[in-house]
Amino acid sequence: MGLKELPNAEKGKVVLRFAPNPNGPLTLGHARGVTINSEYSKLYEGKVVLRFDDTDSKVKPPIKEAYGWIESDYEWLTGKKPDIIVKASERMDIYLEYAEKLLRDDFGYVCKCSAEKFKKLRDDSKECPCRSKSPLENLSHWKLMNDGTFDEGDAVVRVKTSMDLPNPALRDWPALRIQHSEHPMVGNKYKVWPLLDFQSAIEDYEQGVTHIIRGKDLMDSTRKQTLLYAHFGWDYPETLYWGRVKIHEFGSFSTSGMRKDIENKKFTGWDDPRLPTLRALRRRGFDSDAMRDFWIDLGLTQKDISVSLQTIEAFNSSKIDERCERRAFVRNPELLKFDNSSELITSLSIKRHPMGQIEGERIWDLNDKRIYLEKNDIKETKIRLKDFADIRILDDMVQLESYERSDKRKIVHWLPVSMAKNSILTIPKGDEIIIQKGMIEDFELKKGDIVQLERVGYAIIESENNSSIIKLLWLHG
RNA sequence: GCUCGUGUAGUGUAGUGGUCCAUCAUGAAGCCCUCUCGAGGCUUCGACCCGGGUUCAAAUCCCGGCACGAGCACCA
Repeated sequence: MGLKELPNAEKGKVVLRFAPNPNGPLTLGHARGVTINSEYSKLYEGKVVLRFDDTDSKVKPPIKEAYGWIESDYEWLTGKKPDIIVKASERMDIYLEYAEKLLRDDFGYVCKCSAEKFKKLRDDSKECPCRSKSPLENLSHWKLMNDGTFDEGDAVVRVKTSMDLPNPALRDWPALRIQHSEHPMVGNKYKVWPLLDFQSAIEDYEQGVTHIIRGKDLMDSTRKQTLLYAHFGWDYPETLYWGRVKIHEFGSFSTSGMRKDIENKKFTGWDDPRLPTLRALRRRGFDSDAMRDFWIDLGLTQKDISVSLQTIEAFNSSKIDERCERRAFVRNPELLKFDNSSELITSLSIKRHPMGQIEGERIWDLNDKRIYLEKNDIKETKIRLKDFADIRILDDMVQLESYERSDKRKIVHWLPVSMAKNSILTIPKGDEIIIQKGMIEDFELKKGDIVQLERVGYAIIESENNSSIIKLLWLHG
């Protein structure tokens, strides 16, 4: 299907942006913004600005390391670096200058009302007393805000729109407020910080952004910013929206919530496999192309949607299957031995990939006549050992019946003892972690490789190449 | 309360007046193939929120409901 055309887009002249708060790494929710913006940029040979909206050091404080995390998450997902990277915190002088201009132009004022008091006035469409101050007076209060004389909460700068606007959200909206908390990038240099609506508006203009694609929860932002643009005589970028996304298995994505849970040791870190962060998904073996295909397939609509992880997994399987070698993984292994009447060949060779997408074979040594089978599979007495032979089960002994397939009996995976290595499969399930012990086929197990455990599903090898116990992390079925 | 947005199969999505007894993907069920419960192939299931109106003709336009969601933060 693909993405629809962007309105008023000229090839080579499109500038888009993706603006996360660096208060954690990117999540699955951010992936939509990254994908949509980068795909459009590719389509129109445009540019993407990665902008760190780090203007709040109090409610959602930035994490110093997160800037780097986000850059690498972005690069992983799109396969390239953003064209331009800016941090709001290093552009503060520009924002403050525009704020001052706002006051000089009498298009803004320093409001000393409490938030509650202003809310009441606004709901009644009444002007607050601060609104009638002269630019000169505002400028002198502005100075007091910036030099630290005014304390946090003492004053905000508002954009003078109109108190009669039908939409209460747009009435004299707040543009800057005082924060004395230390900022991880610039310390205590600034006392006054812009709010999103102001900072974002100015920066989009400064960067020459032509198209803004954002969540529809920001529709009122567009309206507020359009008012500001009109005052400055600028043209507002084309704006498109997406609706809210939920993934069944994860619920919503709250970076602050995850941060708290990690601090409380509920999760081991940002790459805990239970988390919907990009780094957790990448660690588990999700393919970035599959992830992109998924978001492109959803497209850009304003509908609130709730999709299943299964859909992403289907995209992922189709991307990774052809490069995943097969391995046997016997859960809850039972040791059985061929009886004396069974004459066995001494070695077996099995394809690395059933369709031959991967050249070569796995060689199994069969000199030891003991094998592992899954407890569940030996409930039946006549089964076929996959790629090997039909057998009959007699208590803890097995008897070779035929190498050729002689009937329609069930085909099961198995492992000769000589090829079996202890293994632990970690399966994230909701907030839980399930540990599944088993025997893994000891054949070229390379750290970081994703294998398909036959009849089980995909998993990634997490332990070093010669570990005595192989650690596997579950990807999906 | 005010403002805004969205409503097509279980889940997503295509479709902007006839070519739609509605597309594709995913899902479920079944079959074929394959020495995996994987991959591939095939079949089936399943939807235009409701009510009016305009029109020869409406998923598509208009009006009115209803449902869901969002904004009204000195968060982003």
